[in-house]
Amino acid sequence: MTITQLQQLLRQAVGDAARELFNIADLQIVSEVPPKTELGDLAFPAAFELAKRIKQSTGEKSNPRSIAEGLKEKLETFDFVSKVEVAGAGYLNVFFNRPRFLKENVDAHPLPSLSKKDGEKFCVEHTSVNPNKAAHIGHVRNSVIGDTFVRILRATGQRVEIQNYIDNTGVQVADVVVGFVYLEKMDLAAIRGLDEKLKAEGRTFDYYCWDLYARVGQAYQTDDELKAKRAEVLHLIEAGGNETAVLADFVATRNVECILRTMERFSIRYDLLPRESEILHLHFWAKAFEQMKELGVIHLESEGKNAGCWVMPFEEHAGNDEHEGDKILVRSNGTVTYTGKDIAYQMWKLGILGMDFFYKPFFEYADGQKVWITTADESQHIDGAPEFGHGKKVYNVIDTRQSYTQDVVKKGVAAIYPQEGEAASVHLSYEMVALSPAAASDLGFELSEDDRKRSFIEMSGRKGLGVKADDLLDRLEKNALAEVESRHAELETERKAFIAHQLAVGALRYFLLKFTRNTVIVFDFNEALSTEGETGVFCQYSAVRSNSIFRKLADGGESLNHIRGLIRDEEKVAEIFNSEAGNDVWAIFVLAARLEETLKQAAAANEPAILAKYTFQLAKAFNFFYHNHKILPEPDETKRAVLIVVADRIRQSLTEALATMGIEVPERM
RNA sequence: GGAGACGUAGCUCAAUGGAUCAGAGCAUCUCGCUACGAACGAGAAGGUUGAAGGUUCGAGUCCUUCCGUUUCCA
Repeated sequence: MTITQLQQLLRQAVGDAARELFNIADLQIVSEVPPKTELGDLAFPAAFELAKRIKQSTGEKSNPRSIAEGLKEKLETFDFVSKVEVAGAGYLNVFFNRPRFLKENVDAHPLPSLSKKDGEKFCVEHTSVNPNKAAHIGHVRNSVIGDTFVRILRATGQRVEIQNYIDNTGVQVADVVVGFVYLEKMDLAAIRGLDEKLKAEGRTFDYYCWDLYARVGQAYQTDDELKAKRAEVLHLIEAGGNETAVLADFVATRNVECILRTMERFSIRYDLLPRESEILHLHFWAKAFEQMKELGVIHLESEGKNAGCWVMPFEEHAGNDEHEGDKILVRSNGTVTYTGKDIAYQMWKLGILGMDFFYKPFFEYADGQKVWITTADESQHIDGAPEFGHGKKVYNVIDTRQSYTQDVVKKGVAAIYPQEGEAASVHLSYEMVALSPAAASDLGFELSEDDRKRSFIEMSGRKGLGVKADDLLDRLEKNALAEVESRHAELETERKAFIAHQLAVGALRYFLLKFTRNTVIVFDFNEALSTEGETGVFCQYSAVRSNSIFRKLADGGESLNHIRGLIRDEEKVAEIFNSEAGNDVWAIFVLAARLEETLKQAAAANEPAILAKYTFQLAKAFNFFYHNHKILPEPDETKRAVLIVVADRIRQSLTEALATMGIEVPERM
């Protein structure tokens, strides 16, 4: 009986009791964690809600406390419940039977659903960096949120496909191509040569493009002729089948490879790279257009300023002329808008478009895992390719500035697909990572008068303003290595470097996850580089120390299984838990047992920060426990066994919680 | 001009409408390593949750109006 199962049982029981005693059937029963262990292990505020409902239906005021008293009796009969109390204004507080609960959970896996593969299939799209430059820290926020969310879904038993959308035919790629062709006067052969040269010098193609992109942006401001080239190049790239398009494809592909390598450093991987070029060349839009016309969710405007346009009516957005532009899917000149294309693509993700890409392998990770990429060429298609798309639900990790567009896409798709409706498309939005004016000038950027007064400055690829992901990770690894060096000089060089890498990833991933999604992160070097306080390194440190207890135990020839057998005496264990110090031990054990529940909460709220906060809380709780109890030297055999079993449970939950955030526990640190 | 987000300790952030004191981290000031690891812990100090109304058993959280910051659309 895990805490989640027990919770479900009790919730059911409260619901049954409400129906039986008050004839209220559709009550949503919620449970809470009481603020202190002294107030119990699980709380139900159901009596408040019942009082409200009784007042609504009968007009009579009733006392939540007396309602709670009625419910209380129904819960006391449960096996794992030692007592139930009515507290405060009408809370129903449940206390678990501590020895029984400990005994039952002593060797339970903290995430029982992790190995299940029978859940619904979801698609998560994240990263989606324009393939014209290196990734900066803002892109990493996207990827880390997305990757962590994938891990959370998987930990709760779902099947997840990870997509990284590649906009290889957009203006951003066109800009870099303009730079190569018109500023650098390079053709494809010359760019290939440059790529080889960079490799030989230990430099990377995406960094080169980063600088070139910024130069193009600057040149546009004074050179109108160059700016005119942009539209021309963009048109050629979109059309395909010409020299410029081939050159652009090389540039985009090299950048994608670089970005994949960068993300792999953060333990972030993908299943599929769907490309914009195939959405265009396979005419996804035409297929969607056909369906929409048939279903009548779109119509040809015959009069007004949108005459000749195909538009989709949105009730929620009606009544404001300025916003009508977003409802236009096909302009009067016959070209399709971005919204139109996005709707077609979203339909593919949900498996309702009625057509598919062709697929070929693109990249292979060191362990053999493959990343697939889309192709428009049927002859390149590999027959054994997995089935992509067909998500029951689709999560798009895209920053909050795209909220309006995402909303239009969601509503558009829902009109075509009323069976699942708006719930099938989730915009996992997050705020940007910005720079403080101080951080921007630290990076060597000249700031305007106005910029200096701002509370933060947006990173901009176009301006070359940003903290590059690899640079920051390099810096974190270097700092961590110095620390490892000073603490464990005896280790081999490679092992030290590996530990430093694990710590650097832990620091950065945690840093990006501890903020809730709609908080703007104003990037601060000191904060991001810190390894003290609320950091990933802090959590890793707790896990490493907990592991060292068990290393000592094994060195002494003791088996954990034998120790687990020493807690069978329920009376003795109850006595230990009921002492003042034992109460704290119990509180920590329960906290560790709440990992699964926390993940469900994080998944339901689409909020990975909930997991980060929990992990930190657990690490802190372990430190408290560790400082207050001498575990291995404890003379009383039963108490020692209880302490060891609790420590084991904490380290397992802590390790799994960190793993779900993509953070590893080093062997030493 | 229209739509959204945000405003909580000196700073950076938490807090499914719930409990007695609105919690963490950083910074500041004390204190603790011959211990299962101090990248740690204990303690002190720090708040009219931007303002004013409203809803109810109960509001940092919901509603209205202001003020401020910010993003998107035009």
